[in-house]
Amino acid sequence: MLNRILDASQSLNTNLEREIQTNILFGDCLDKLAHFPDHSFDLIVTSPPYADSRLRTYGGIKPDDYVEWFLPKTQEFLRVLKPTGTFILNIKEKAVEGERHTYVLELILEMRKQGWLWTEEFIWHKKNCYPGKWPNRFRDAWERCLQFNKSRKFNMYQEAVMVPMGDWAETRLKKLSNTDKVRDESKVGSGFGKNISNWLGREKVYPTNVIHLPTECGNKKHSAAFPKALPEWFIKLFTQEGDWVLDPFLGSGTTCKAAQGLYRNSVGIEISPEYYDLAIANLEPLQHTLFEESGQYATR
Amino acid sequence: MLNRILDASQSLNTNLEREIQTNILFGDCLDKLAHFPDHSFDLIVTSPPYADSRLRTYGGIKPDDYVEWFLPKTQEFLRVLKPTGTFILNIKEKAVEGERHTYVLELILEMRKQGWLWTEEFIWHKKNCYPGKWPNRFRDAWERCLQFNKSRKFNMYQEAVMVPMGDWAETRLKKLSNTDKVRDESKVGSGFGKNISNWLGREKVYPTNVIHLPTECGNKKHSAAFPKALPEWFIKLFTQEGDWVLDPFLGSGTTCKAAQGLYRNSVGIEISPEYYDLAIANLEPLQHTLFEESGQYATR
DNA sequence: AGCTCTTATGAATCATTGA
DNA sequence: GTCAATGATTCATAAGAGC
Repeated sequence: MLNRILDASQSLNTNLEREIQTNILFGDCLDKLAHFPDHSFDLIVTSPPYADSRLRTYGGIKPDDYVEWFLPKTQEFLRVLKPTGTFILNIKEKAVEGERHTYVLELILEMRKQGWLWTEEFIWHKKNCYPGKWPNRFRDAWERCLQFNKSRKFNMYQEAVMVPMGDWAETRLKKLSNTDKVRDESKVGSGFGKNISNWLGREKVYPTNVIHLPTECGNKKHSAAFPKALPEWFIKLFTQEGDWVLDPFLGSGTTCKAAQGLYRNSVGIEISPEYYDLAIANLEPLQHTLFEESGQYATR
Repeated sequence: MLNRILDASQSLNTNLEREIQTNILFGDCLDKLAHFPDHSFDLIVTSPPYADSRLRTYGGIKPDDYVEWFLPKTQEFLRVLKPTGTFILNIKEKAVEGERHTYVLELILEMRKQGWLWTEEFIWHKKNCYPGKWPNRFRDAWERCLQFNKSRKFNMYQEAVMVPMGDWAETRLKKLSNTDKVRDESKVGSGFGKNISNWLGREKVYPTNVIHLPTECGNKKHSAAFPKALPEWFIKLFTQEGDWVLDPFLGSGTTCKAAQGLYRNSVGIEISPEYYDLAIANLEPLQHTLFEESGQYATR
């Protein structure tokens, strides 16, 4: 069992009441994951070092070598992920010599050869991307969140990430339009009427595959690769309380902190001593966010 | 010269005062472009039929055959584009058997082998995307606008698409965040402080690579693949008045109408008789939009 | 004119049925 | 079997009507 494996590792913040574990491991994710059995995790969500980024900590993988460097790891992720699980990969290609590099495209194609299904590509729209000006391009305000699965039947809890309805609701739901009625009447007894009645009580709608979140720009010394709300969104969407979440490139600990706050067990692996220490520090003290308190997501 | 080639074709709305031409050609773009010399166009902006779409008019290219179908055309686009020109390709992959298809990724890789530079990927955020609910995915609210170039030195007129300062200005610039102050002070004399002071007097800022536009869904009988504001944005960004714009998959004529309104010469090619007639009809009567009147773009 | 309210519909996707 | 056609689901926008 996972508990036995994790006994010897640094295990933080065990919440006895709910029996939630948050485990931070120090080392290379390939080495550490070797000790985990198949089908250990419900969700893998991570933001790996982009090519040529985090030079000091990761040695700066060259863009041309990125796919070759990453593929053994995705192979191992495939093994430890449950058949109903999901892998969310937050990544963006660098601009190299005036061009977008193609390593992300190649990675997707190669991962499909490993057996991954490329289910979806979410766009993280960074509402407050960093200012700057270049003669040949605008500021980069988005990143990819690639969704991979092992099977077409995976767990998804859409209700957990619903967003408030727009002004739209106030105007339209007061009185149904003829179109909606006609669309309904054309199919006798179809479910549309029922759904309308569902809408009347609703205040929230399902989101799209564009996620609007600001980047975190606080005073923290070490900024996270992504804001906590991003892993939170995917953790809510693809796991339930008590499920297991993995971040093999933990960085400053954002994913584990998000998982902990949502009462999910988590394992985070970090190869850099500095980031490892930071992740440990960030998880102290124990802080739980009630599920009901969790942040609302902007619709635009 | 282009004028000679276009003499025999249907040429609409010649604005004698400014000598702007808007030419709609009927046929396959590969055939029609063969009559154009190298380096004819400053901008190619188009939304080709997506795989399996527009079944009646285009015969429905199968996703697996899409790249093979498209590559001869991009080869010809490369020839007729000026060295300083830009090719904007609006495209999105379909979901096929629960997965995103990979034809767009493969297309980018193959086009680079033809000699194209993949300069940038803009995201068109469709604010009013198609409704629907499925167990395994959310509504698709974005499309790719891929930017390709022949050279790293291409024409770009960033000032033409500046957007009004949004909430961003109000929240961030009124009171500089501690981060900015710290950052500024940490680099004595670096450019950041100067830039801030520049912004304080400004009313407009450069946009990002995320474009927020609703799809057109009025009461019109024939809708365009993309809203007119989308080609307008790229025409302003990559051409000047009097330049030449090409849309090899014109559809209902949106690109030519946008070019005409902005006093750019344009050539549109359409293979479907119905869409060809529609494009001709849509360009009558002549309607010019003053440059100053041109639409403002949402910042979110 | 400006406002509210009504109405149509959009490069969608999945499950099911029919050829 | 494979493949094509149909049905079910659902949100944000703009045009148009009415005041």
